[in-house]
Amino acid sequence: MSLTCGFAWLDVEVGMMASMADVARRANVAVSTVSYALNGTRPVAKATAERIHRAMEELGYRPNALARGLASKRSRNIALIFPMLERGLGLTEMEFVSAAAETAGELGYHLVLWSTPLGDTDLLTRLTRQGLVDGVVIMEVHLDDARIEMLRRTGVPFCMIGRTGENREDPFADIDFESTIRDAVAHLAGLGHRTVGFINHSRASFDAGYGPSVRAARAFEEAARDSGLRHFSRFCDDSPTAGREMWPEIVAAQPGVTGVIVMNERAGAGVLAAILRSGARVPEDFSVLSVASSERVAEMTYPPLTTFHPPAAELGRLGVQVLIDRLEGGEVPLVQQLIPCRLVLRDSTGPATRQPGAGI
Amino acid sequence: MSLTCGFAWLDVEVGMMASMADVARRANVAVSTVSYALNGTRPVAKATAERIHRAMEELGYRPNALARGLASKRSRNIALIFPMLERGLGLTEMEFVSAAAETAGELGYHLVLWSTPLGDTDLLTRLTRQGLVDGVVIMEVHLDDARIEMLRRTGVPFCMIGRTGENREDPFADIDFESTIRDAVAHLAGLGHRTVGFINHSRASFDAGYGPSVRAARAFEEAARDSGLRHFSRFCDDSPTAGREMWPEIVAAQPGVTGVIVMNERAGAGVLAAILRSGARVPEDFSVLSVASSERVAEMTYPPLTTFHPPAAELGRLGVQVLIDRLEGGEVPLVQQLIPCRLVLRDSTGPATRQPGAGI
DNA sequence: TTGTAGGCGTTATCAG
DNA sequence: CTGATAACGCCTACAA
Repeated sequence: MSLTCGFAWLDVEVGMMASMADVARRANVAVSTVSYALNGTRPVAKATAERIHRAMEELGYRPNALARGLASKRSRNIALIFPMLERGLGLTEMEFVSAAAETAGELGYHLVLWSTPLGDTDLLTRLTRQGLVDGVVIMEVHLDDARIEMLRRTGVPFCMIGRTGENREDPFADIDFESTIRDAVAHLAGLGHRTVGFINHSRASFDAGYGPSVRAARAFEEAARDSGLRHFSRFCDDSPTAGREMWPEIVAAQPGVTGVIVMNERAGAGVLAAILRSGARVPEDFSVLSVASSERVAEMTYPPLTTFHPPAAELGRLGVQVLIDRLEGGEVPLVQQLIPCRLVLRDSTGPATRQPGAGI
Repeated sequence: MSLTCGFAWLDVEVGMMASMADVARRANVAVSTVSYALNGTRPVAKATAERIHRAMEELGYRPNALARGLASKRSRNIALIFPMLERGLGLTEMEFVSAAAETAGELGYHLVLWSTPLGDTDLLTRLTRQGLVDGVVIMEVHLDDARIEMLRRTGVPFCMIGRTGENREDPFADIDFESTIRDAVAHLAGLGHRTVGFINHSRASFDAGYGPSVRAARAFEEAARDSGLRHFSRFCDDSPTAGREMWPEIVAAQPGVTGVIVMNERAGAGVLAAILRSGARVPEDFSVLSVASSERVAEMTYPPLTTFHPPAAELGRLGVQVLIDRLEGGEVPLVQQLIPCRLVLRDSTGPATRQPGAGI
């Protein structure tokens, strides 16, 4: 008795994993019965179940994930396609990843990170064919994305964060850029701004068909026109320097400007710096409205940025949930969810007071 | 012929995974031979190998990761213990995670993210006992960390990012806070500052034995004393607000202060804001030196922060490499590497010019 | 140089 | 309600 106990204890401490066979032996039942008791796949007598569970306890038993996956053809792993960008990922993405990992855990799944270059379909194919994961959540989707095409063809279950140009039947969760940008324009218009600008990500990202760049650009043109505002748009590299260098050009070309919407966190900081350095004030002379930039960054600038902040955590959670629903439920409704960014008022926007054309 | 070809094509496209048996059949060899050819575990005739590889190509064969792991008892998965903090993770951590994921991929491993609350040893135990991963890289290590204790006991291979209080035999990669802080103090001293302060993370983090908080605090006291500087230290919550609120108290209590070292990204932004709002200038009146805060944030403040920036990517890469070395190499030397933060000069530090005690 | 066969720890299909 | 016993896809002695 005490000997057995000793062994069990040893097993637990040393991590010499106990198998189902061990549990079965100790509970005096067949392995299959242990399996059934574990998964509730088949009714098991109360007394038997009790014995089995006690044996598991005593042995510190945990089912082997690999064996389980091999036998059931369901690994309970999902992958997060984690784009390998030169420019690196931001805080928004970090929030997203955290939420995804947490959600996966809660639902009994493991999240594996596949760091892959954006265009590398081959690598992705090789990875998915290893049978390690049951499906994937894919980030940074482009309007015309070869990776999505490949996932569709090969029948790998997936959920997009973002979306392609034409989405027929594929599940996704994305920011509602249309409504967000409309709200942003309305915010400035409501403050009396008559000439507003839009500072986008780089031209390269737009040309590559990066969803946010393209959708926001279109949405801005439309919303500004509908509001009867004078307006202009600019592409800008994702760096403070680029933003700083662009500002003088903007004021020169658009003398009437009093407000800008910036969907480029890093460039936004540069714009802010350029304005202050020029001797102008924010928001008295110029309003700067940040879109889809992280809380943490927005509150660190001077002045703190009024911002439409992205639902990163919601997207992460949703993406994983939707994917797992598809993996488990046989026929689940198609989820294609758009979530708008939420306005957080800080100190970088205010009534338009600067006289158009007045010197700065 | 064309029929077979057709099937192969179909298999590849539809993802109906081909197994080793399929390859063996097509190449007219035994499964074991395929295995040997694949892993180079045993010499295989050139012609045979060729046939096998061709068959693999044609079938789009990829070895099944689960089966391989089950049979070999090596999953080629490693986990990243990804702390679930209320306050969330920052850009530095994001860089770290990216590098870890990338490195794992390069070395033929998968990185799985285990989002676990800091104290939850039980959860961690359950996870490691599933046999899904061969080892773990563990972040946010505390001086007295129950998780490490548990990993040691259960014999799970691991590598720490950070380190516990007394490290005998455990591999780690960590920031060299001692030398970094010494350099930081020297930087300010060299600029002529005679009274300097240190703004740490929260008292809670210090009391919890969070390595960076504790080591940096000690290092600062020592370095400042050795340099013959007047000095003081403060704990501060990780938020701009906390930093902003703390500043007036500091100036009141330490009238001679001309420079502060801030190891708290978010509080640092608040301090900067408070100084500017008070009408003082940075760096003319006060120098603000940021330690271990991310590039991306430092360049976005106004003025851009001079900073000792953390080797996040190196740590991520190193942590994974060291772990995998241990998993593969039988007897590898113990790696316990400290990497200092690197000084990046920006605009927030300069010569001490303010007259001590002069009004601001 | 190659083939045969047992085993890795589950699940799931048979019977009882 | 429960027990045997094939798979699952691969690795690795042991034989030939």
